[in-house]
Amino acid sequence: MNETRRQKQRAAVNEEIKEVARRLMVEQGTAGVSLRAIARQMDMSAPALYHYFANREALITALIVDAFNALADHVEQAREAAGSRPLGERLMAVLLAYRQWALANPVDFELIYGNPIPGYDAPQEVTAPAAARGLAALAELIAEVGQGRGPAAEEYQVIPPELEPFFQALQKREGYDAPLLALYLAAVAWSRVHGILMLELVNQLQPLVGDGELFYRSQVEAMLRGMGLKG
Amino acid sequence: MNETRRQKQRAAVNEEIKEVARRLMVEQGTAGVSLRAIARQMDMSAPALYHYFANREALITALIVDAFNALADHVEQAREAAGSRPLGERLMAVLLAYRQWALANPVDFELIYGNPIPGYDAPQEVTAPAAARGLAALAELIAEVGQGRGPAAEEYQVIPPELEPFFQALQKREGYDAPLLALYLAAVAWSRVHGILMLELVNQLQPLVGDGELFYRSQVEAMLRGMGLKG
DNA sequence: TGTACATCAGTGAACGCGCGTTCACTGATGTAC
DNA sequence: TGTACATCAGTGAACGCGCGTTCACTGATGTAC
Repeated sequence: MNETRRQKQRAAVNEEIKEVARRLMVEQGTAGVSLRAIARQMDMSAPALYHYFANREALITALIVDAFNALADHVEQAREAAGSRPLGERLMAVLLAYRQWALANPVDFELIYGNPIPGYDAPQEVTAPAAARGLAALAELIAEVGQGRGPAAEEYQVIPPELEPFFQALQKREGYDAPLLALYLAAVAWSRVHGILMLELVNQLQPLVGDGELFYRSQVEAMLRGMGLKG
Repeated sequence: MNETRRQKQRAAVNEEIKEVARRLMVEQGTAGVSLRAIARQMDMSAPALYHYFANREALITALIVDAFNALADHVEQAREAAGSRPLGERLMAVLLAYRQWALANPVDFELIYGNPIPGYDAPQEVTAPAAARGLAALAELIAEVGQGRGPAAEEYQVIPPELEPFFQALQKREGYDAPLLALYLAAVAWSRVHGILMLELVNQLQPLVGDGELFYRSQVEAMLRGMGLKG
């Protein structure tokens, strides 16, 4: 009983540290994660943090894993909320959710998809599984793509032959049961929305196309229509 | 005469400072630009740097402007080297040059298109013109797109109506004489290659598609074919 | 239920470090007559 | 051509700051009998 109370307290403080770190990252940038600054914000001494994280690296790793998971959660939730609507709509919902999360949490997005933090090396064993989850919702949706597609533009009808071996390897490695073409289209879709998003996040897109959301939406729609998934 | 010697010396040191800064960024990340570290590398005292740059901000701004210009130079050079080959090939050359420069200079690329540096605010008046140059080569090529296109996929035949006002504004503001559709296609192409590139640079693409270059190439080819520019 | 003991969150002082920037200065380079 | 003067690149000392991490410690919380 009492033990539980201490554990709860511990978990709460652990969470608070990460929250404060995220808040500070918004102001200082991802490279600015500082144990002393966090402690100051929390009215604690800096050494106390070492009871929660082995060192600064460990904290950053935790933040990265959290970010990957939060993004994946958000995307999966959007997919579930789209329920049994037509595939095209569900894909749309998922891709919009990706953007929405990125804009709502730009610093976490930077943390996982932006510049590496100087002096920090992400331990792949810890990070990679969480990163893979980010693709899960998309990949699973895409498993349905094989069935019931409308007419697709030539660009999306076949996987480029030179890429086939890689997607075959991916399929085998991850145990996906989606058809190869579906995996390929997922990768294409992801890289495209990501490009728009990154440019928007660093304010390089707006001078060009004015409204980031409108451009994003129109690109996704055009792409899904091209892929024969929009009916 | 002698005056020239001093000026030359000055310009050389100025250049060296930036070179050392770039070299250090490779090791420390873009956020790690440090005047003291640069001075140390150069066997100078740190205060001496203040004869060349007003402060750290000014140095970073110079690095950013240089990076934009170097990228633009590289892309323009590729375009000129492609001479009078068919439009599709010239576009291919330009888009490949974009990737090539980014991979050869990942830190400079991060500097202009990655996370903002904490505590640094880019002065848009200085930065924007250089940034715009980056698009120049593409935009100019695209001015030719109107003529002699092959059959294009539906996705690329018209500019989405909701985006038209923005591209009209862009056309007017920048004084481009390319047709609206061409400007739109340029923006589309840019955002797409940028997405692939960013994922590749943070090593998130490779686990998915194995070979970044192959994927990039195949995507650009498919896109140009779709746009009816590949003949 | 009370008591002795173990656990462990949190503390303040200290270590050695790096940072941007200022200041008053020296001494070489360049200019004007 | 030589001399007096102005310019200005570069110096070392110092300012006040923040950082991650260690250490020996205190005192509250939880455990075992």
